[in-house]
Amino acid sequence: MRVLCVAEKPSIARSITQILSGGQFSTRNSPNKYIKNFDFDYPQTNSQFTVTSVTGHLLDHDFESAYSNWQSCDPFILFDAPILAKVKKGSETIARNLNQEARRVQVLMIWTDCDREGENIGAEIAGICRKAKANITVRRARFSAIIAQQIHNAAQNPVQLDMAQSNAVEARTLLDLRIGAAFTRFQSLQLQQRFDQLKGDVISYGPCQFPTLGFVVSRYNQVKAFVPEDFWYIYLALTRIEETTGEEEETPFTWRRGHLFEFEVALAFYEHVLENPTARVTKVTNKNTKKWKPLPLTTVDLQKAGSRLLKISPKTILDIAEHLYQQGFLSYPRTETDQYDPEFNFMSLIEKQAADPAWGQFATNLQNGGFQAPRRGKNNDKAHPPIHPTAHAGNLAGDEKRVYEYITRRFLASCSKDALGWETTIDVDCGGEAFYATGLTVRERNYLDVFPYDKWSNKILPNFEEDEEFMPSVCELKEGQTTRPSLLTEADLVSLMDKNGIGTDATIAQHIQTIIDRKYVMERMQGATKYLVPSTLGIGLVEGYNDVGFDRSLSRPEMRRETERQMVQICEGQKTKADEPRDHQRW
DNA sequence: GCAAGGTC
Repeated sequence: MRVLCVAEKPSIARSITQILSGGQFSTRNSPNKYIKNFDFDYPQTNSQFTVTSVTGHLLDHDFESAYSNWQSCDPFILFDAPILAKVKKGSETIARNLNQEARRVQVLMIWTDCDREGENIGAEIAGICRKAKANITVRRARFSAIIAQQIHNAAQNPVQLDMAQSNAVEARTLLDLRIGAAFTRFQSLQLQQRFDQLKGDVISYGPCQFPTLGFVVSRYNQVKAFVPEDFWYIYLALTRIEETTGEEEETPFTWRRGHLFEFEVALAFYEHVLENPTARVTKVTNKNTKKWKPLPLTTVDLQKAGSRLLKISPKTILDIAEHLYQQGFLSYPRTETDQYDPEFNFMSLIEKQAADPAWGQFATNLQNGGFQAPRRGKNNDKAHPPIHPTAHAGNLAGDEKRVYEYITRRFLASCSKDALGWETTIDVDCGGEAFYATGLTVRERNYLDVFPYDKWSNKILPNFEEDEEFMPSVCELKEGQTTRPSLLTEADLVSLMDKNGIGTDATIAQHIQTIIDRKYVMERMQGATKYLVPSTLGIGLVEGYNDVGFDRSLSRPEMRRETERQMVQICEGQKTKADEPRDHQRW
Protein backbone atom coordinates (compact mmCIF):
# COMPACT_ATOMS: atom_id res chain seq x y z
CA MET A 1 0.00 0.00 0.00
CA ARG A 2 1.20 3.49 -0.82
CA VAL A 3 0.56 6.26 1.72
CA LEU A 4 1.02 10.01 1.25
CA CYS A 5 1.65 11.87 4.51
CA VAL A 6 1.18 15.65 4.49
CA ALA A 7 2.40 17.83 7.37
CA GLU A 8 1.56 21.47 8.06
CA LYS A 9 5.11 22.68 7.49
CA PRO A 10 8.42 21.38 6.09
CA SER A 11 10.14 21.04 9.48
CA ILE A 12 7.48 18.63 10.76
CA ALA A 13 7.64 16.57 7.55
CA ARG A 14 11.36 16.15 8.16
CA SER A 15 10.94 15.14 11.82
CA ILE A 16 8.20 12.64 11.04
CA THR A 17 10.36 11.14 8.29
CA GLN A 18 13.35 10.80 10.61
CA ILE A 19 11.29 8.97 13.20
CA LEU A 20 9.19 6.69 10.99
CA SER A 21 12.04 5.73 8.63
CA GLY A 22 14.66 5.33 11.32
CA GLY A 23 16.87 7.54 9.17
CA GLN A 24 16.67 5.36 6.02
CA PHE A 25 14.88 7.46 3.40
CA SER A 26 15.41 9.08 0.03
CA THR A 27 14.68 12.70 -0.80
CA ARG A 28 13.05 14.13 -3.93
CA ASN A 29 12.59 17.78 -4.85
CA SER A 30 9.08 19.15 -5.23
CA PRO A 31 7.98 22.01 -7.49
CA ASN A 32 8.23 24.24 -4.40
CA LYS A 33 11.67 25.27 -3.18
CA TYR A 34 10.83 24.93 0.53
CA ILE A 35 9.25 21.50 0.26
CA LYS A 36 10.89 18.11 -0.18
CA ASN A 37 9.24 14.73 -0.67
CA PHE A 38 10.66 11.90 1.44
CA ASP A 39 10.20 8.23 0.48
CA PHE A 40 10.75 5.14 2.63
CA ASP A 41 9.25 1.78 3.58
CA TYR A 42 7.19 1.48 6.73
CA PRO A 43 7.02 -2.28 7.38
CA GLN A 44 4.99 -1.81 10.59
CA THR A 45 1.90 -1.20 8.42
CA ASN A 46 3.27 -2.94 5.35
CA SER A 47 3.34 0.34 3.42
CA GLN A 48 5.47 2.60 1.30
CA PHE A 49 5.38 6.11 2.71
CA THR A 50 5.90 9.46 1.03
CA VAL A 51 6.06 12.37 3.48
CA THR A 52 5.61 15.94 2.27
CA SER A 53 4.08 19.14 3.59
CA VAL A 54 2.27 22.34 2.85
CA THR A 55 3.14 25.71 4.41
CA GLY A 56 0.04 26.49 6.42
CA HIS A 57 -3.22 27.29 4.70
CA LEU A 58 -3.44 26.53 0.98
CA LEU A 59 -6.64 28.37 0.17
CA ASP A 60 -7.66 31.99 0.16
CA HIS A 61 -11.22 33.27 0.17
CA ASP A 62 -12.58 36.14 -1.85
CA PHE A 63 -15.82 37.43 -3.34
CA GLU A 64 -16.74 36.64 -6.92
CA SER A 65 -15.38 39.27 -9.28
CA ALA A 66 -18.82 40.85 -9.72
CA TYR A 67 -18.44 42.13 -6.15
CA SER A 68 -14.90 43.43 -6.37
CA ASN A 69 -15.68 47.00 -7.39
CA TRP A 70 -16.13 49.23 -4.33
CA GLN A 71 -18.19 51.84 -6.13
CA SER A 72 -20.65 49.69 -8.01
CA CYS A 73 -21.71 47.35 -5.25
CA ASP A 74 -23.53 48.18 -2.04
CA PRO A 75 -21.20 47.05 0.79
CA PHE A 76 -24.12 45.43 2.62
CA ILE A 77 -24.61 42.92 -0.19
CA LEU A 78 -21.28 41.45 0.89
CA PHE A 79 -23.00 39.76 3.83
CA ASP A 80 -24.76 37.48 1.33
CA ALA A 81 -22.47 37.59 -1.71
CA PRO A 82 -20.98 34.27 -2.87
CA ILE A 83 -17.42 33.62 -1.71
CA LEU A 84 -14.95 31.54 -3.67
CA ALA A 85 -12.06 29.53 -2.24
CA LYS A 86 -9.04 29.21 -4.46
CA VAL A 87 -5.41 28.20 -4.09
CA LYS A 88 -3.50 31.13 -2.63
CA LYS A 89 -1.18 33.19 -4.73
CA GLY A 90 2.28 31.71 -4.30
CA SER A 91 1.00 28.29 -3.24
CA GLU A 92 0.31 26.94 -6.74
CA THR A 93 3.47 24.81 -6.68
CA ILE A 94 2.44 23.28 -3.38
CA ALA A 95 -0.97 22.36 -4.75
CA ARG A 96 0.68 20.90 -7.85
CA ASN A 97 2.95 18.77 -5.68
CA LEU A 98 -0.04 17.37 -3.76
CA ASN A 99 -1.80 16.75 -7.03
CA GLN A 100 1.11 14.74 -8.45
CA GLU A 101 1.83 12.81 -5.28
CA ALA A 102 -1.80 11.97 -4.57
CA ARG A 103 -2.15 10.19 -7.92
CA ARG A 104 0.54 7.72 -6.87
CA VAL A 105 -1.05 6.54 -3.60
CA GLN A 106 -4.13 4.83 -2.18
CA VAL A 107 -4.15 6.54 1.21
CA LEU A 108 -3.74 10.16 2.22
CA MET A 109 -2.66 10.65 5.83
CA ILE A 110 -3.02 14.16 7.26
CA TRP A 111 -0.26 15.19 9.72
CA THR A 112 -1.15 18.83 10.34
CA ASP A 113 -0.93 20.33 13.87
CA CYS A 114 -3.65 19.03 16.16
CA ASP A 115 -5.52 22.28 16.61
CA ARG A 116 -8.52 23.87 14.90
CA GLU A 117 -6.49 25.52 12.16
CA GLY A 118 -4.66 22.23 11.59
CA GLU A 119 -7.93 20.40 11.11
CA ASN A 120 -9.00 23.01 8.58
CA ILE A 121 -5.69 22.89 6.72
CA GLY A 122 -6.15 19.11 6.67
CA ALA A 123 -9.53 19.54 5.02
CA GLU A 124 -7.96 21.83 2.41
CA ILE A 125 -5.29 19.20 1.69
CA ALA A 126 -7.94 16.46 1.45
CA GLY A 127 -9.96 18.56 -0.97
CA ILE A 128 -7.04 19.06 -3.33
CA CYS A 129 -5.97 15.41 -3.20
CA ARG A 130 -9.52 14.18 -3.84
CA LYS A 131 -9.62 16.34 -6.96
CA ALA A 132 -6.50 14.56 -8.18
CA LYS A 133 -7.72 11.13 -7.15
CA ALA A 134 -11.41 10.82 -6.33
CA ASN A 135 -11.29 7.48 -4.50
CA ILE A 136 -8.33 8.28 -2.26
CA THR A 137 -8.79 7.17 1.37
CA VAL A 138 -8.30 10.05 3.80
CA ARG A 139 -6.96 9.46 7.31
CA ARG A 140 -5.82 11.74 10.10
CA ALA A 141 -2.74 11.10 12.26
CA ARG A 142 -3.15 12.44 15.79
CA PHE A 143 -0.05 13.50 17.74
CA SER A 144 0.70 16.22 20.24
CA ALA A 145 4.49 16.08 20.34
CA ILE A 146 7.32 15.04 18.06
CA ILE A 147 8.26 12.02 20.14
CA ALA A 148 9.07 8.67 18.51
CA GLN A 149 6.50 6.61 20.37
CA GLN A 150 3.70 9.15 19.70
CA ILE A 151 4.55 9.44 16.02
CA HIS A 152 4.61 5.67 15.48
CA ASN A 153 1.36 5.36 17.38
CA ALA A 154 -0.22 8.07 15.22
CA ALA A 155 0.96 6.37 12.02
CA GLN A 156 -0.42 3.01 13.06
CA ASN A 157 -3.75 4.19 14.53
CA PRO A 158 -5.08 6.93 12.28
CA VAL A 159 -8.50 8.52 12.88
CA GLN A 160 -10.83 10.70 10.81
CA LEU A 161 -10.52 14.43 10.20
CA ASP A 162 -12.71 16.37 12.60
CA MET A 163 -14.94 18.25 10.18
CA ALA A 164 -16.69 20.14 12.99
CA GLN A 165 -13.42 21.84 13.89
CA SER A 166 -12.67 22.51 10.25
CA ASN A 167 -16.14 23.97 9.75
CA ALA A 168 -15.72 26.23 12.77
CA VAL A 169 -12.61 27.69 11.17
CA GLU A 170 -14.38 28.09 7.85
CA ALA A 171 -17.29 29.88 9.51
CA ARG A 172 -14.89 32.33 11.14
CA THR A 173 -13.02 32.81 7.87
CA LEU A 174 -16.18 33.74 5.97
CA LEU A 175 -17.51 35.89 8.78
CA ASP A 176 -14.26 37.85 9.09
CA LEU A 177 -14.15 38.42 5.34
CA ARG A 178 -17.78 39.55 5.08
CA ILE A 179 -17.63 41.86 8.09
CA GLY A 180 -14.15 43.14 7.26
CA ALA A 181 -14.88 43.87 3.62
CA ALA A 182 -18.34 45.37 4.19
CA PHE A 183 -17.29 47.67 7.02
CA THR A 184 -13.97 48.61 5.42
CA ARG A 185 -15.61 49.62 2.14
CA PHE A 186 -18.48 51.40 3.85
CA GLN A 187 -16.42 53.45 6.26
CA SER A 188 -13.65 54.16 3.72
CA LEU A 189 -16.11 55.51 1.15
CA GLN A 190 -18.08 57.51 3.70
CA LEU A 191 -15.08 59.08 5.37
CA GLN A 192 -13.14 59.76 2.17
CA GLN A 193 -16.14 61.69 0.94
CA ARG A 194 -16.35 63.76 4.11
CA PHE A 195 -12.66 64.43 4.76
CA ASP A 196 -10.24 65.48 2.04
CA GLN A 197 -7.18 64.44 4.05
CA LEU A 198 -8.39 60.82 3.99
CA LYS A 199 -8.66 60.62 0.19
CA GLY A 200 -6.91 57.51 -1.06
CA ASP A 201 -6.52 55.97 2.40
CA VAL A 202 -8.11 52.64 3.25
CA ILE A 203 -9.92 52.97 6.56
CA SER A 204 -10.01 49.30 7.39
CA TYR A 205 -12.27 47.61 9.88
CA GLY A 206 -11.38 44.20 11.26
CA PRO A 207 -12.78 42.19 14.17
CA CYS A 208 -9.27 41.98 15.68
CA GLN A 209 -7.76 45.31 14.69
CA PHE A 210 -10.65 47.33 16.14
CA PRO A 211 -10.62 45.87 19.64
CA THR A 212 -6.83 46.33 19.52
CA LEU A 213 -7.35 50.00 18.67
CA GLY A 214 -10.05 50.13 21.35
CA PHE A 215 -7.53 49.18 24.06
CA VAL A 216 -5.19 51.99 23.02
CA VAL A 217 -7.95 54.61 22.91
CA SER A 218 -9.47 53.48 26.18
CA ARG A 219 -6.17 53.86 28.03
CA TYR A 220 -5.56 57.21 26.35
CA ASN A 221 -8.95 58.43 27.60
CA GLN A 222 -8.16 57.23 31.12
CA VAL A 223 -4.91 59.15 31.05
CA LYS A 224 -6.62 62.26 29.74
CA ALA A 225 -9.45 62.12 32.25
CA PHE A 226 -7.14 61.56 35.18
CA VAL A 227 -7.37 64.06 38.03
CA PRO A 228 -4.61 63.71 40.63
CA GLU A 229 -5.72 63.32 44.23
CA ASP A 230 -3.80 64.48 47.30
CA PHE A 231 -3.13 62.02 50.07
CA TRP A 232 -1.26 62.03 53.37
CA TYR A 233 0.69 59.45 55.28
CA ILE A 234 2.89 59.15 58.34
CA TYR A 235 6.52 58.47 57.59
CA LEU A 236 8.61 56.96 60.33
CA ALA A 237 12.31 56.22 60.18
CA LEU A 238 15.15 55.30 62.44
CA THR A 239 18.76 56.25 61.77
CA ARG A 240 21.35 53.97 63.28
CA ILE A 241 25.05 53.55 62.90
CA GLU A 242 25.63 50.36 60.98
CA GLU A 243 28.05 48.33 63.14
CA THR A 244 30.11 46.77 60.37
CA THR A 245 30.55 49.81 58.14
CA GLY A 246 30.28 52.57 60.70
CA GLU A 247 27.92 54.45 58.35
CA GLU A 248 24.62 55.98 59.18
CA GLU A 249 21.69 54.02 57.81
CA GLU A 250 18.09 55.11 57.73
CA THR A 251 15.49 52.37 58.07
CA PRO A 252 12.14 53.57 56.74
CA PHE A 253 8.90 52.20 58.21
CA THR A 254 5.69 51.97 56.24
CA TRP A 255 2.38 52.92 57.78
CA ARG A 256 -0.03 49.97 57.85
CA ARG A 257 -2.88 52.28 56.88
CA GLY A 258 -1.07 53.13 53.65
CA HIS A 259 -2.23 56.63 52.83
CA LEU A 260 -5.37 58.59 53.59
CA PHE A 261 -7.21 61.00 51.34
CA GLU A 262 -8.58 63.22 54.13
CA PHE A 263 -6.07 65.56 55.65
CA GLU A 264 -7.92 66.09 58.95
CA VAL A 265 -8.07 62.36 59.62
CA ALA A 266 -4.41 61.84 58.79
CA LEU A 267 -3.52 64.83 60.97
CA ALA A 268 -5.46 63.42 63.93
CA PHE A 269 -3.55 60.14 63.71
CA TYR A 270 -0.29 62.03 63.34
CA GLU A 271 -0.90 64.23 66.36
CA HIS A 272 -1.66 61.15 68.39
CA VAL A 273 1.65 59.64 67.35
CA LEU A 274 3.51 62.83 68.28
CA GLU A 275 2.00 62.70 71.76
CA ASN A 276 3.39 59.19 72.24
CA PRO A 277 6.48 59.19 70.05
CA THR A 278 8.31 56.20 71.48
CA ALA A 279 8.23 53.27 69.08
CA ARG A 280 8.06 49.71 70.32
CA VAL A 281 8.89 46.62 68.30
CA THR A 282 5.84 44.39 68.57
CA LYS A 283 7.05 41.50 66.47
CA VAL A 284 10.06 40.31 64.53
CA THR A 285 9.16 37.71 61.90
CA ASN A 286 11.73 35.70 60.01
CA LYS A 287 10.67 33.35 57.29
CA ASN A 288 11.97 31.57 54.23
CA THR A 289 10.96 33.07 50.97
CA LYS A 290 11.77 32.43 47.35
CA LYS A 291 11.68 34.05 43.98
CA TRP A 292 10.26 31.67 41.42
CA LYS A 293 12.21 30.81 38.35
CA PRO A 294 10.54 31.77 35.06
CA LEU A 295 7.97 29.56 33.35
CA PRO A 296 8.77 27.83 30.06
CA LEU A 297 8.56 30.41 27.29
CA THR A 298 5.52 31.03 25.07
CA THR A 299 5.30 33.33 22.04
CA VAL A 300 3.29 35.95 23.89
CA ASP A 301 5.74 35.92 26.80
CA LEU A 302 8.65 36.27 24.42
CA GLN A 303 7.01 39.27 22.79
CA LYS A 304 6.29 40.92 26.12
CA ALA A 305 9.85 40.34 27.36
CA GLY A 306 11.28 41.49 24.06
CA SER A 307 9.36 44.73 24.14
CA ARG A 308 9.99 45.41 27.83
CA LEU A 309 13.57 44.19 28.29
CA LEU A 310 15.15 44.23 24.83
CA LYS A 311 13.15 47.18 23.43
CA ILE A 312 12.30 45.25 20.28
CA SER A 313 8.77 45.42 18.88
CA PRO A 314 6.57 42.27 19.05
CA LYS A 315 6.54 41.99 15.26
CA THR A 316 10.34 42.22 14.98
CA ILE A 317 10.84 39.74 17.84
CA LEU A 318 8.71 37.18 16.04
CA ASP A 319 10.53 37.78 12.74
CA ILE A 320 13.90 37.29 14.46
CA ALA A 321 12.72 34.14 16.26
CA GLU A 322 11.37 32.80 12.97
CA HIS A 323 14.75 33.33 11.32
CA LEU A 324 16.59 31.66 14.20
CA TYR A 325 14.18 28.75 13.91
CA GLN A 326 14.88 28.38 10.20
CA GLN A 327 18.60 28.28 10.94
CA GLY A 328 17.98 25.46 13.41
CA PHE A 329 18.89 27.40 16.56
CA LEU A 330 15.43 27.52 18.07
CA SER A 331 12.38 25.31 18.43
CA TYR A 332 9.20 26.45 16.72
CA PRO A 333 8.59 30.01 17.90
CA ARG A 334 4.79 30.12 17.72
CA THR A 335 3.48 28.25 20.72
CA GLU A 336 1.03 28.72 23.56
CA THR A 337 2.53 25.87 25.56
CA ASP A 338 4.22 26.64 28.87
CA GLN A 339 4.75 23.07 30.05
CA TYR A 340 7.23 20.50 28.77
CA ASP A 341 6.29 16.98 27.83
CA PRO A 342 7.26 14.57 30.65
CA GLU A 343 9.62 12.75 28.28
CA PHE A 344 11.36 15.92 27.14
CA ASN A 345 15.14 15.46 26.95
CA PHE A 346 16.49 18.50 28.80
CA MET A 347 20.01 17.20 29.36
CA SER A 348 21.00 16.90 25.73
CA LEU A 349 19.95 20.52 25.14
CA ILE A 350 21.72 21.79 28.25
CA GLU A 351 24.84 19.93 27.10
CA LYS A 352 24.81 21.94 23.86
CA GLN A 353 25.09 25.20 25.83
CA ALA A 354 28.10 24.09 27.90
CA ALA A 355 30.48 25.52 25.29
CA ASP A 356 29.20 29.08 25.61
CA PRO A 357 31.64 31.55 27.20
CA ALA A 358 28.89 33.48 28.97
CA TRP A 359 26.55 30.78 30.31
CA GLY A 360 28.47 27.57 29.60
CA GLN A 361 29.62 27.19 33.19
CA PHE A 362 26.05 27.55 34.39
CA ALA A 363 24.95 24.85 31.94
CA THR A 364 27.70 22.57 33.21
CA ASN A 365 26.54 23.15 36.78
CA LEU A 366 23.03 22.13 35.76
CA GLN A 367 24.49 18.87 34.40
CA ASN A 368 26.28 18.27 37.67
CA GLY A 369 23.25 18.24 39.95
CA GLY A 370 21.90 21.77 39.58
CA PHE A 371 19.06 20.65 37.30
CA GLN A 372 15.47 20.75 38.41
CA ALA A 373 12.56 20.08 36.04
CA PRO A 374 10.93 23.32 34.81
CA ARG A 375 7.72 24.55 36.38
CA ARG A 376 4.54 23.60 34.60
CA GLY A 377 2.27 26.40 33.38
CA LYS A 378 -1.42 26.00 32.60
CA ASN A 379 -1.30 26.14 28.81
CA ASN A 380 -0.77 23.42 26.25
CA ASP A 381 -1.64 23.86 22.59
CA LYS A 382 -0.91 20.16 22.00
CA ALA A 383 1.08 21.08 18.90
CA HIS A 384 4.40 22.63 19.99
CA PRO A 385 6.67 22.64 23.04
CA PRO A 386 7.72 25.86 24.80
CA ILE A 387 10.32 27.93 22.92
CA HIS A 388 13.83 26.66 23.65
CA PRO A 389 17.27 26.66 21.99
CA THR A 390 17.90 23.54 19.90
CA ALA A 391 21.55 24.24 19.13
CA HIS A 392 24.33 26.46 20.38
CA ALA A 393 24.72 29.62 18.30
CA GLY A 394 28.08 31.28 18.77
CA ASN A 395 28.25 33.61 15.77
CA LEU A 396 25.16 35.76 16.05
CA ALA A 397 25.23 39.54 16.19
CA GLY A 398 22.93 42.44 17.01
CA ASP A 399 19.28 41.82 17.86
CA GLU A 400 19.47 38.18 16.74
CA LYS A 401 22.11 37.61 19.36
CA ARG A 402 20.11 39.39 22.04
CA VAL A 403 16.94 37.42 21.29
CA TYR A 404 18.82 34.11 21.20
CA GLU A 405 20.53 35.03 24.46
CA TYR A 406 17.25 35.83 26.19
CA ILE A 407 15.66 32.56 25.05
CA THR A 408 18.68 30.49 26.05
CA ARG A 409 19.11 32.14 29.42
CA ARG A 410 15.42 31.73 30.05
CA PHE A 411 15.62 28.04 29.14
CA LEU A 412 18.60 27.45 31.45
CA ALA A 413 16.90 29.45 34.20
CA SER A 414 13.74 27.37 33.88
CA CYS A 415 15.88 24.22 34.28
CA SER A 416 17.52 25.62 37.43
CA LYS A 417 16.14 26.14 40.94
CA ASP A 418 14.13 28.96 42.48
CA ALA A 419 16.19 31.63 44.23
CA LEU A 420 15.98 31.28 48.02
CA GLY A 421 15.91 34.05 50.55
CA TRP A 422 15.24 34.97 54.14
CA GLU A 423 12.66 37.65 54.78
CA THR A 424 12.54 39.70 57.96
CA THR A 425 9.54 41.82 58.92
CA ILE A 426 9.78 44.26 61.82
CA ASP A 427 6.38 45.31 63.19
CA VAL A 428 6.39 48.50 65.22
CA ASP A 429 3.77 50.35 67.26
CA CYS A 430 4.07 54.07 67.65
CA GLY A 431 1.36 56.13 69.32
CA GLY A 432 -1.17 53.37 68.71
CA GLU A 433 -0.38 53.22 64.99
CA ALA A 434 1.19 50.20 63.28
CA PHE A 435 4.26 50.43 61.02
CA TYR A 436 6.52 47.85 59.45
CA ALA A 437 9.80 47.41 57.62
CA THR A 438 10.82 44.44 55.50
CA GLY A 439 14.32 43.18 54.83
CA LEU A 440 15.65 40.48 52.55
CA THR A 441 18.74 38.31 52.56
CA VAL A 442 19.30 36.33 49.36
CA ARG A 443 20.65 32.91 50.44
CA GLU A 444 20.88 31.04 47.15
CA ARG A 445 20.78 32.89 43.86
CA ASN A 446 20.36 29.75 41.75
CA TYR A 447 18.55 30.69 38.52
CA LEU A 448 19.32 34.40 39.03
CA ASP A 449 22.95 33.70 38.15
CA VAL A 450 21.99 33.01 34.55
CA PHE A 451 18.98 35.31 34.32
CA PRO A 452 20.00 38.95 34.84
CA TYR A 453 16.59 40.12 33.62
CA ASP A 454 15.15 39.41 37.10
CA LYS A 455 16.30 41.58 39.97
CA TRP A 456 16.29 40.38 43.56
CA SER A 457 18.78 41.87 45.93
CA ASN A 458 19.61 42.09 49.60
CA LYS A 459 17.94 44.70 51.73
CA ILE A 460 19.60 44.49 55.06
CA LEU A 461 17.77 45.73 58.18
CA PRO A 462 19.57 46.57 61.39
CA ASN A 463 18.98 44.18 64.25
CA PHE A 464 15.73 44.71 66.15
CA GLU A 465 14.57 42.76 69.18
CA GLU A 466 10.97 42.15 70.13
CA ASP A 467 9.72 44.65 72.76
CA GLU A 468 12.71 46.89 72.06
CA GLU A 469 11.87 50.60 72.27
CA PHE A 470 13.40 53.41 70.26
CA MET A 471 12.85 57.04 69.48
CA PRO A 472 12.28 57.48 65.72
CA SER A 473 14.70 59.91 64.13
CA VAL A 474 12.06 60.96 61.61
CA CYS A 475 8.32 61.19 62.19
CA GLU A 476 6.56 63.31 59.61
CA LEU A 477 3.18 63.77 58.06
CA LYS A 478 4.00 63.60 54.37
CA GLU A 479 1.92 64.61 51.40
CA GLY A 480 1.67 62.81 48.10
CA GLN A 481 -0.39 62.69 44.96
CA THR A 482 -1.87 59.82 43.03
CA THR A 483 0.05 59.43 39.80
CA ARG A 484 -1.37 59.57 36.33
CA PRO A 485 -1.63 56.14 34.66
CA SER A 486 0.84 55.77 31.82
CA LEU A 487 -0.10 55.32 28.18
CA LEU A 488 -0.22 51.76 26.90
CA THR A 489 3.12 50.12 26.09
CA GLU A 490 3.40 47.47 23.43
CA ALA A 491 3.95 44.87 26.15
CA ASP A 492 0.73 45.99 27.91
CA LEU A 493 -1.16 45.74 24.65
CA VAL A 494 0.12 42.22 23.92
CA SER A 495 -1.05 41.18 27.40
CA LEU A 496 -4.48 42.72 26.96
CA MET A 497 -4.99 41.06 23.57
CA ASP A 498 -3.83 37.71 24.89
CA LYS A 499 -6.11 37.97 27.93
CA ASN A 500 -9.12 38.95 25.82
CA GLY A 501 -8.55 36.43 23.06
CA ILE A 502 -7.90 39.03 20.36
CA GLY A 503 -5.73 37.35 17.71
CA THR A 504 -3.45 34.38 18.31
CA ASP A 505 0.17 33.92 19.28
CA ALA A 506 1.08 34.17 15.61
CA THR A 507 -1.06 37.20 14.76
CA ILE A 508 -1.10 39.52 17.79
CA ALA A 509 2.01 41.36 16.58
CA GLN A 510 0.52 41.75 13.09
CA HIS A 511 -2.66 43.36 14.41
CA ILE A 512 -0.62 45.91 16.36
CA GLN A 513 1.38 46.63 13.21
CA THR A 514 -1.85 47.02 11.22
CA ILE A 515 -3.29 49.75 13.44
CA ILE A 516 0.06 51.56 13.20
CA ASP A 517 0.18 51.17 9.40
CA ARG A 518 -3.40 52.44 9.12
CA LYS A 519 -2.37 55.55 11.09
CA TYR A 520 -4.90 54.81 13.83
CA VAL A 521 -2.09 54.74 16.37
CA MET A 522 1.36 56.28 16.65
CA GLU A 523 4.41 55.09 18.55
CA ARG A 524 5.89 57.59 20.98
CA MET A 525 9.20 57.12 22.77
CA GLN A 526 9.40 58.33 26.34
CA GLY A 527 12.84 57.62 27.71
CA ALA A 528 13.59 54.04 26.79
CA THR A 529 9.96 52.97 26.67
CA LYS A 530 7.73 52.97 23.63
CA TYR A 531 4.13 54.04 24.21
CA LEU A 532 1.14 53.86 21.90
CA VAL A 533 -0.93 57.00 21.32
CA PRO A 534 -4.11 57.02 19.26
CA SER A 535 -4.36 59.47 16.36
CA THR A 536 -7.32 61.77 15.84
CA LEU A 537 -8.58 59.29 13.27
CA GLY A 538 -8.21 56.36 15.69
CA ILE A 539 -10.01 58.22 18.49
CA GLY A 540 -12.74 59.35 16.10
CA LEU A 541 -13.39 55.83 14.82
CA VAL A 542 -13.68 54.35 18.28
CA GLU A 543 -15.89 57.18 19.53
CA GLY A 544 -18.02 56.82 16.44
CA TYR A 545 -18.65 53.13 17.03
CA ASN A 546 -19.19 53.69 20.74
CA ASP A 547 -21.82 56.32 19.96
CA VAL A 548 -23.82 54.04 17.69
CA GLY A 549 -25.33 52.68 20.88
CA PHE A 550 -24.95 48.92 20.54
CA ASP A 551 -24.74 47.35 23.96
CA ARG A 552 -21.39 45.94 22.83
CA SER A 553 -19.38 48.44 20.83
CA LEU A 554 -17.44 47.13 17.86
CA SER A 555 -14.34 48.60 19.45
CA ARG A 556 -14.69 46.28 22.46
CA PRO A 557 -13.35 42.73 22.74
CA GLU A 558 -16.71 41.10 23.52
CA MET A 559 -17.67 40.65 19.87
CA ARG A 560 -14.56 38.61 19.14
CA ARG A 561 -15.16 36.56 22.29
CA GLU A 562 -18.66 35.81 21.02
CA THR A 563 -17.28 34.62 17.66
CA GLU A 564 -14.83 32.42 19.54
CA ARG A 565 -17.67 31.00 21.69
CA GLN A 566 -19.70 30.18 18.62
CA MET A 567 -16.72 28.46 17.05
CA VAL A 568 -16.50 26.22 20.11
CA GLN A 569 -20.22 25.47 19.71
CA ILE A 570 -19.61 24.39 16.13
CA CYS A 571 -16.73 22.19 17.26
CA GLU A 572 -19.00 20.57 19.83
CA GLY A 573 -21.77 20.00 17.32
CA GLN A 574 -24.26 22.39 18.95
CA LYS A 575 -24.27 24.63 15.90
CA THR A 576 -23.39 24.36 12.24
CA LYS A 577 -21.42 26.77 10.15
CA ALA A 578 -24.63 27.63 8.28
CA ASP A 579 -26.00 29.25 11.47
CA GLU A 580 -23.13 31.62 11.73
CA PRO A 581 -23.48 34.38 9.14
CA ARG A 582 -27.25 34.69 9.72
CA ASP A 583 -26.68 35.24 13.42
CA HIS A 584 -24.36 38.09 12.73
CA GLN A 585 -26.57 39.73 10.16
CA ARG A 586 -29.02 40.72 12.87
CA TRP A 587 -26.90 43.71 13.69
C1' DG B 1 -7.86 48.66 -2.28
C1' DC B 2 -11.39 44.92 2.26
C1' DA B 3 -10.23 40.18 7.34
C1' DA B 4 -7.75 36.74 10.10
C1' DG B 5 -5.49 32.59 10.10
C1' DG B 6 -1.72 29.41 8.86
C1' DT B 7 3.78 29.59 7.48
C1' DC B 8 8.54 30.62 4.08
